[in-house]
Amino acid sequence: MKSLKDIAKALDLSVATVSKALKDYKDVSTATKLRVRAYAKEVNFKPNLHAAYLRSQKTKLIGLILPDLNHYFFNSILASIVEEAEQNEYRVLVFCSKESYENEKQQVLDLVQQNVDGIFLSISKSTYQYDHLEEAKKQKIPLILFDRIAKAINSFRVVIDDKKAAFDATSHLIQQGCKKIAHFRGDLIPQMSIDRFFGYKEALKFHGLEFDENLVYICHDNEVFDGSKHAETLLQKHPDVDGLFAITDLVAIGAMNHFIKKGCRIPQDIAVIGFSNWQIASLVTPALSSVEQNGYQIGKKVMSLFLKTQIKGNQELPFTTEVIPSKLIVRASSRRTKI
Amino acid sequence: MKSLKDIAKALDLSVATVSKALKDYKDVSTATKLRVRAYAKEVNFKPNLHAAYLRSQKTKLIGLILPDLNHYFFNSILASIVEEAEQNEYRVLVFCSKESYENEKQQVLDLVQQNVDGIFLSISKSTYQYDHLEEAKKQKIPLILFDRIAKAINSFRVVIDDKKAAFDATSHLIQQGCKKIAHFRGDLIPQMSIDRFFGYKEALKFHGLEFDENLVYICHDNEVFDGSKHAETLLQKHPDVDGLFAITDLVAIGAMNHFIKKGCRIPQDIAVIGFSNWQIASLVTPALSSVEQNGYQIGKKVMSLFLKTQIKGNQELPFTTEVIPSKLIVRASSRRTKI
DNA sequence: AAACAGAACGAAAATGTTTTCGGTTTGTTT
DNA sequence: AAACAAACCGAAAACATTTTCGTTCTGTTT
Repeated sequence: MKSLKDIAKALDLSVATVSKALKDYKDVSTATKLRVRAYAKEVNFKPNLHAAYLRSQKTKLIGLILPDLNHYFFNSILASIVEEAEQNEYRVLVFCSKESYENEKQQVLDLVQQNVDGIFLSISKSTYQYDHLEEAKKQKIPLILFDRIAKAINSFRVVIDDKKAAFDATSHLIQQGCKKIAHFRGDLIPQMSIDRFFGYKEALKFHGLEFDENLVYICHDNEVFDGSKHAETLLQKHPDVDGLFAITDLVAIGAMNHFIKKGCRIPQDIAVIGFSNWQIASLVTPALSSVEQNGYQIGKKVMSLFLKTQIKGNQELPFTTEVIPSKLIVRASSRRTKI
Repeated sequence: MKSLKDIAKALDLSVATVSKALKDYKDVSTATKLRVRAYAKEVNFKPNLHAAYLRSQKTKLIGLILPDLNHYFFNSILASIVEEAEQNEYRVLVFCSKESYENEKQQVLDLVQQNVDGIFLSISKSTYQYDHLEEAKKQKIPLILFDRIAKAINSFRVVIDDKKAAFDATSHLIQQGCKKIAHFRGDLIPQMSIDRFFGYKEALKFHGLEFDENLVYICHDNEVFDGSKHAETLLQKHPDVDGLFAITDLVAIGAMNHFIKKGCRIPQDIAVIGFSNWQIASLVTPALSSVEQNGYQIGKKVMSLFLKTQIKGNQELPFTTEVIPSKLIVRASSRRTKI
């Protein structure tokens, strides 16, 4: 654990000169620069970040807050951010709000207090106010929201176009010949849940099908049992349903399991499509059609946006909203042989 | 971004007194303690970790290095460590070695240089030497290895008993009536791969079945296609195989897919069991039997071990190896009706 | 009244780095 | 030879905190 002082002593130089030699200041002779660098390499010197921060106010730390860490989509975002950060010599502090506003608030305030260079956040389901985000903005810490954004907060945003993706998914079912399409939607609050619902409605309208609110069911956890539970009710009340657009792959799988148990053929009797294209989608039987949400690309975009805020110095960057394209992945659960 | 100085100025006290009031020193009057704490709470003061470290040499940071971030098991460990850390006022720096020794080495050395209070590591598949770990030990940074440990390195360890778990899984197949059980094993290097292989062999021996190395196939990535690829060869060469113990759930699923395609009935013709009990195991058809590896418990144990090293002060704690029990989860892929 | 004890607080050093500013040396120009 | 510029280096302050060691009071004991 060598310090600049140690190097200075060993080479009979001042701490200042050593520091400047390593940072390639021009008021240090080439000779001493070489001498210093050689020695620094020899003892594997790396500057102490904590001390450096104190002086430069740059922590080289990024705070990442995710709502859930047992979640394929968020994990892929995490993976890409960690990877990108490392390549740019940033380090990532990871937090999990566990879908709780209180946790999220504490974590944001904590990160602000720790002077991280940037905060990357996907807001929790239960976040209904944004004072903590205002605080981060007040402290001039770049705030980048992704996927679960807050429309009321002006910040950098990286999202997918949930409405369009839902529109495409529903349209696909219609093109496969579905006439009576149910939707298992998400909870009322999160924006993506609303957007996907609207995309579903618009697709029906666009293709001249009537919207029937009795075909819409609300999932509270977006888990497998939500799907199977609603599938049961749906089949009882509307045995002639022939298509389902579910808010997540897990919900879709839960529903498929119930349909199959009841003897429905997928996709001939009911065509099903999910959302997110988890790894699992390609492994269930029948393979589940889904909308790909590319977490890897989202993470990359978040990071590149952040890096832009860093190089520009004080010159404030205008907020932007980046839309990552999503893609329909058609598999057996919705691919009907020619109608 | 309040500092001690700000509080001191506001309350007309010295920085020293404020610091001591917050840390409950006994040479501060109760009155001022209350005054300071009330104000600190009001402005949401939290000490700057970087500055605090400089003086106390405690960073309150934990470095966590995982081989893979798109992996259900490691993600559950990550989730529990992040959660436990937060409860104990530690923060987690997350790195991903991507199964590369070079990455892992750089990351460990980096963490050492950053003076993290502890390093939690599951070593990469390609790690064949341990000089970086020795370095961490030399710097007296507690090193806790989990799941993928290095037998050559003396350190704290948290593992599951892979050999016993594999023994149990194989025994279960035998009890279900399997006579000719194949094993799709992992790569040659990682310890867990070896341990599971040995568990398989011992179970055969214990139950009086002959070990046949022609029934063992090596997977290099432990992914779905490993399973389907080997399943194809296996069926061609040994059409009378009636059981398979696969090193991971994904490998097992890949194999099942191929078996089903070829018209084999599972579990009647071939009983299959995987390893790790990913979420996916319960959702495929037929549902996959597996060995539960409780990542959540592993993470908790890692953290509690670490906390012990922190409270004891300088008094060196003896290295221990904690074994987390694993559990057999029997599902349709191996549950045969009475033989 | 002198001496002392104890309570409450502050000054200051230390941690490792960055960066400004000033100083010394060397060489170049009038 | 005087003046000046350029090249090179170091002193020191600053960042926020912790902790040791004094200092100043009050009140109590001889």
